[in-house]
Amino acid sequence: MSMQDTASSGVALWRLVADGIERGIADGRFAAGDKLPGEMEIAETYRVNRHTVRRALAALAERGLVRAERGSGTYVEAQRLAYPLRSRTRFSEIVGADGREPHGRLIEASDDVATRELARELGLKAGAPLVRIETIRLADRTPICVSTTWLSAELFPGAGNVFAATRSMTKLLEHYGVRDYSRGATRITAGIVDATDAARLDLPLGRPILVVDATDHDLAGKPLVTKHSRFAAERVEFLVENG
Amino acid sequence: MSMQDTASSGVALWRLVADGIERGIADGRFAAGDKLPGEMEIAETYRVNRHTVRRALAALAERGLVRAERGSGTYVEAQRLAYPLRSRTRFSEIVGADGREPHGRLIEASDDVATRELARELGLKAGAPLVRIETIRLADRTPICVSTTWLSAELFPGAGNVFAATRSMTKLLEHYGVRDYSRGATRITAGIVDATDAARLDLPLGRPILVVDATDHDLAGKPLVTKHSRFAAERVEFLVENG
DNA sequence: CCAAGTTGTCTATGATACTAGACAACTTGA
DNA sequence: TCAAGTTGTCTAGTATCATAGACAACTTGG
Repeated sequence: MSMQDTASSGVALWRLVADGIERGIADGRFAAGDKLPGEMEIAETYRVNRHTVRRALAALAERGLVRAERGSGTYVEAQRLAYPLRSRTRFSEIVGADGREPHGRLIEASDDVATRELARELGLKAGAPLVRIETIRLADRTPICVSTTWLSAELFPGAGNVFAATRSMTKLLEHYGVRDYSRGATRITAGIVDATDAARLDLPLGRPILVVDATDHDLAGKPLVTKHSRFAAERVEFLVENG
Repeated sequence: MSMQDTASSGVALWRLVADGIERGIADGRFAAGDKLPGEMEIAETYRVNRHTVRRALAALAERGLVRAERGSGTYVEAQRLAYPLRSRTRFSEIVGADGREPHGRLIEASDDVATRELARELGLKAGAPLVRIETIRLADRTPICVSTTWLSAELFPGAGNVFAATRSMTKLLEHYGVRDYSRGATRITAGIVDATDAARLDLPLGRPILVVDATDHDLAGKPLVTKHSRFAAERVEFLVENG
């Protein structure tokens, strides 16, 4: 045995232990401020060497989820942002409601051409010129999500510059005469963060992300913009209210 | 360097490559039936040894996502189950609409007591007696999700046995005189599968899961049952339609 | 048939993960 | 003060990960 879990999943043992503890923090088994079990006890419950536990705790400590106190124990400090999935809720409102300060930043804006997928979402032809806008959103100083937004370059000429100036998708659309719009079907799935997003989200490689795809339409149902967002799963919790 | 990514995330290199390719399959860069780039080419794009790529492909092949053909290439075969998040859609309908055959199984039913969290969800007092029902759902023979369901043992005496007999939560509630009910707010987040769920979902350790928490209420708004479900992220895609 | 390109299999080597044991440094409570 | 329990830091040894190179087996297109 020694290294790796029995199935050899490609995930280091210490990582599994770290994930297990993090899960415990996320679902409330260990509340903020709580003292974790001793390293020896954790080692026994996971059937693992104490050094492996220490490595797991070190990883969690580096991310600020726990804090070790010599001679005393290891303590929890963490919590997730509640993120309602509604048609007209703004990121800034959600973060503000959590008592934290929202920030947004433009990473990059560039020209692009529509793939078959994008063309279908936006009601265009494959190969149609698009503007691609890459943004990141933060709560206090913690990155929450990165988004890639596509718009038709013909319907919204110079959209990249307008967004850079206004820093708001709503204002950008207003600039082109779109008064009101609503969100269509939203698709949610999960995956593992890639290297680029990991760097932007300040997330270690291999962490889970929530992937959200959505297209906004005007009141006549015509597609305006389509978005592909990646959320740091450990920092948010989506709330869906359906009726 | 040699092993591990620069940040040493606890995830093996071959696993990162495998995830990268899987991501490509999931988001449509590689469609079902497509031929993947050659092992050498993949090795170059990921800056990795060909043997590492081979290991990644072997892992994907074992999960049935790709199929290698000697002398020719490696080909894709995969797709996700589209899973609408609505108030009254049954799992069996969703799976049936996908042209696959739904199955459900009772893993375990046992007595439990309410934690503070569960009590709050169900409108009970902490320590109140509960029935805990553990179930698994499959499409064809592929496990899609495992769910833990809690009900008040006082409001629904013998619920475990009733469920074992009916195999349906709707029928169980009918048995106790509940004619209609609706789903309240649904909370979605993501995480990494633990050992127990991994075995049940036939999923390698370290894979991402979608975690869904929801409470069903009767028409008067009184909480009936609360559920904690874990979906194999690579096998589903949630669809949220909000308006 | 042949050449180019593909996957399959072997050997070998260095770096890293995990285990194991021992002891130091520190905190807490009796 | 002292004992028990905690985290911090060493030393090793074994298994696995990752790289490197070479060649076999097979498919495809000219």
